[in-house]
Amino acid sequence: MPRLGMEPIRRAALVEATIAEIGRLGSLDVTVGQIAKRAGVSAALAHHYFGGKETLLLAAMRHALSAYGAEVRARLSRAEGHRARLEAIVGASFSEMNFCRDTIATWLNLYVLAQRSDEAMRLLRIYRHRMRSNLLHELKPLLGERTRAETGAECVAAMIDGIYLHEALHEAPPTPGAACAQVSGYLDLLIGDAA
Amino acid sequence: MPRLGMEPIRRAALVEATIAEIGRLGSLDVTVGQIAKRAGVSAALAHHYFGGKETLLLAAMRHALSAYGAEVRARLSRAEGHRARLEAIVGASFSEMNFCRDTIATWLNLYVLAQRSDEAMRLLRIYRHRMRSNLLHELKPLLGERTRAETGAECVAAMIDGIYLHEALHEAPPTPGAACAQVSGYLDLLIGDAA
DNA sequence: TTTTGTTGATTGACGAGTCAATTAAGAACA
DNA sequence: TGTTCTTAATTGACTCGTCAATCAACAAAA
Repeated sequence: MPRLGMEPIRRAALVEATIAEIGRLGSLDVTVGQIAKRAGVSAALAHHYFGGKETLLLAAMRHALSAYGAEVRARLSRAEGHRARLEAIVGASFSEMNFCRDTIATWLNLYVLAQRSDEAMRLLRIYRHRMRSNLLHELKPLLGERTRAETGAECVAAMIDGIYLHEALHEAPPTPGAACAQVSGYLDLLIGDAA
Repeated sequence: MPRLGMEPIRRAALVEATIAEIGRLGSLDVTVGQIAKRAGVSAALAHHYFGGKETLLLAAMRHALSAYGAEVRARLSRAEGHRARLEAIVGASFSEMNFCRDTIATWLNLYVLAQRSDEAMRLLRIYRHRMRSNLLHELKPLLGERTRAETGAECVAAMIDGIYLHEALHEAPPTPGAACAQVSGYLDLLIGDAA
């Protein structure tokens, strides 16, 4: 039943199926067969479009990263004032979407993959750079001093990652609200201190 | 060449070989064969002593956790004063040992494994509990207020994990000194604020 | 000779990637 | 309108390799 123009549809389906399978197993030990089955196509088709498993995995990670990026942008566009924009970034990082099983698994495995895949490391670097740059942009006016803002951005970014890790790997369900509050408290210290 | 009393020696060798292999590959896709070869025994022996791959992997993680715990205790025993003891905990977390390839890989894969293995999650919980408890013990006298100290411990722990992640997954070699300094800066804010 | 340590050989299962073949959508054309 | 050609879409079957786990057997102490 070859309808034309299926390529983008299949690619998207396969990428989503990949993320779902990573979430189901919690690791990258997913088989192309399982992914393809979930996407409703044959394993051969996955190879046809992506060339190999590695490419497919990376495409899935890129997709997750880009979804997160979109969330950040959406929230930023709705926020007024430096402090509110900082909270927007934090809020996006602890959004419901980010705490769903699939997303958590994707992130954790991106870390693991970054150890051996240059492309995964590149993705991670891009994510971090954007995060740092977003934070810095709002912190600079609030903190005045340049180096202070840079260190601050670095530390806020680290705290976000750390808290995310903590909330994501917990028997109890994650509490995005508490996570935001903790970062907020740190921001208070950071900013209040400069005033 | 069966000498007696080999069991503990073999177990240790296998555990160390497991960590080394995890470090080499960066993931848990290590084969029992590779591990056994590195330990200088047959794959069958690994099964003989550990029963299966999963158990061996978990033993390796437990070993890494316990090495870290020993480092913390060693540094704590040499530190005088609350602040110095806090720095000791931080220093142990960013020790050279913790930034070697093998250790990084073991940690990252513990996170991944914790998603699906109750035992891995248990290990993680133990590590976190000890960290939080250690931090709290020193922060309480410095911060006075109880809830303040608890939140503080939580946040310092998160920042340590976040910075570790950042330093560990970086093209450039890690800079433990900078990592310590960042946490130290946060401690200054936290403590200075209470005075 | 019983226990402890040890292995080679084997098995059974599974998975990535390849390939030749099939289907049908649309284009060109008479 | 019907015919033929081209090409995207798609798959089943196959190859080749790998790996965890098992087992039967052997070596050396005690």
